[in-house]
Amino acid sequence: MTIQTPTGHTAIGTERLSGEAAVWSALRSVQAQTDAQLDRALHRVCSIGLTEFLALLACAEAPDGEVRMNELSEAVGITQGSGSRLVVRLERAGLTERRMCEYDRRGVYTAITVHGRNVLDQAVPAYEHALQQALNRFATDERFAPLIQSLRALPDRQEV
Amino acid sequence: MTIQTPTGHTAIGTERLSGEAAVWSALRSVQAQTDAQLDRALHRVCSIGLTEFLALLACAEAPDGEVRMNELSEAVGITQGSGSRLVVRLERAGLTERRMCEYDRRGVYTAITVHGRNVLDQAVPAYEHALQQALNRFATDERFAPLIQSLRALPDRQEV
DNA sequence: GAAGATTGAGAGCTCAATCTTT
DNA sequence: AAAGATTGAGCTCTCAATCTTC
Repeated sequence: MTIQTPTGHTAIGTERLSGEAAVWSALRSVQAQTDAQLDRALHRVCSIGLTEFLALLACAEAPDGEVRMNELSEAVGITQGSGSRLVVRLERAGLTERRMCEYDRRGVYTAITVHGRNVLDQAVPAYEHALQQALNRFATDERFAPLIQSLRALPDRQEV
Repeated sequence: MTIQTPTGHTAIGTERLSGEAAVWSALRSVQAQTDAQLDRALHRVCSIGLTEFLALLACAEAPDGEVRMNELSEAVGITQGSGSRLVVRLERAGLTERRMCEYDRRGVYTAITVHGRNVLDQAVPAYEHALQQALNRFATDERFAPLIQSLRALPDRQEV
């Protein structure tokens, strides 16, 4: 993925923007920095980026470990074109393989390989750990503490 | 900026990820889609991207309407190198101008122009409106409703 | 040598065009 | 004609190297 915002970045827009827009600004900041840290952690631990991680996760959670191209792109949050190239990268790394769809010959499945599952098994704890670290860091920053608090309160209140 | 996630994208990771990580996944989805909509709205209304908007905002909120390169990059959430190129684009569009720093000749100020302020005055309401629209859309989606609710509750509880 | 800004190389993304299959 | 996947062109970003000034 190779993500933005390496610099610690303070939210802007508190003067000219409404309260909600200012919260959004803060959220963008937290989001970008955190995802950048997740990306780096994944690269460090298993040499994949955040996009690749999300793609593997989508495959692993699907029946038979396979997902169609358009579903994959949607799950990861990129366009069809980007999805196509993402799968090329994954295949080149031996993490997934292509399978043709029997009933609709336009369709292509991307299936996670055994190696892909092994990498994912390493990646998930690394991801979780890095996420906790990032959120903890923001939780001690008074500008972001309320935001983090309310995020952390969510999973207890309801399944998302 | 030219932002990701044009496709409506459902959060993944609900099986293999912890509750907090799943919330994070949902948040990433909301964040990416919303920023993409903000970016498109800004382009439509005043032909600037989200990055340019944030840069103009940072200038406008600073004393004398000027900000140093490194501050600008940090405020927008990009690296120094990207900031340098961003300012080139802004200058080319007549939205900002460079000023040398008198006391530290390494430093360069980026100052918002009159035209830049005019554009920003158009951009702010467009941004606010697009943000409300995007949040409203997510608020009616049961997967994201609790997330949006807790975001919207924030500015009332405390200044961020 | 360190700090601020710029530049070159490379990665990933978007959009639009294309090709195949339905 | 429409849908799924890929490819070409272009943009913005990162990282690392460089240049200037402190």
